[in-house]
Amino acid sequence: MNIHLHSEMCDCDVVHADVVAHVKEVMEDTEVVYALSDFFKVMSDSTRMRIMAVLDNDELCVCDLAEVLGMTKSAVSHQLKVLKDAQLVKFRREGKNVFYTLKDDHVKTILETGIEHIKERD
Amino acid sequence: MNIHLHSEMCDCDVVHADVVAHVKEVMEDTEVVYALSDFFKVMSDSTRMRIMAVLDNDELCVCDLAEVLGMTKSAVSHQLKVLKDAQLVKFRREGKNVFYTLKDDHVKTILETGIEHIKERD
DNA sequence: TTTAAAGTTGAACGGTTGTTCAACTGTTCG
DNA sequence: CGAACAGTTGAACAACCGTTCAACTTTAAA
Repeated sequence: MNIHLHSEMCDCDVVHADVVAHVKEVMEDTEVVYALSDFFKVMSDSTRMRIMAVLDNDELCVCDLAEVLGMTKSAVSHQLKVLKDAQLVKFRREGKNVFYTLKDDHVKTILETGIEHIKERD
Repeated sequence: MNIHLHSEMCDCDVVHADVVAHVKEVMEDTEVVYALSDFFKVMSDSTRMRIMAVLDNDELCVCDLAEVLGMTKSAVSHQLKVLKDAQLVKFRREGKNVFYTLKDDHVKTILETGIEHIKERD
């Protein structure tokens, strides 16, 4: 995740003090902004995004995911853990298999809205 | 950006051939999924997200952005270029200053929807 | 034209991160 | 039990990427 530290250093004079003051007043809470970039970071990897795209339609076990994505089970499992920790997927064990799906409709909506956005832009 | 290549290697038998076949049929076009992860990648950095959060309310020059974020102009300028290339911000020159704003209402909506999502989850 | 400030850019350093590999756990079946 | 398969995990390597630094361009004012 992002390292949420930054120095106070700045190499310029304040050109528009009034605007700066206004921004500091009305700007979104810093913690929310950091949480948002962390949230996007989880979906910024193509492997994780492909996993989510697959799970948007079906419930799959790790082995099937590895087959569909052309990757090793290990690589897929590592990324499933990241998605799990971010609460983007859930799973259930059935015998030797562990089946994964998207966490809920909210996640489904975010994914599908993103897909729509990409398709609509030039 | 993501390297959109992957080997066809897979270290498992196909456990559920019917599911795998169905996924390959109905799954979102691969290029769209890759474009989506690239899109999220731009917003996955906390500095770029903070810049966007600032520009959500006001129009700022690079110098003011550096002041608000506590960073050097150089660092801010580098990230503004990434945002510009991704068509998330636009700019206008006025004398010695270059003022930046969010590109359009679509970008504004995506940002604000994300903020809403973060605030609503536990 | 010279000076100063705003902004951009390229190279390089250092931290981050995804994949690989090997070892491990857990479950089923003989 | 023990073999086989599904899945997880930690370490390590390599690639990626954000910041720094220095040099540069551009614009305005003297």
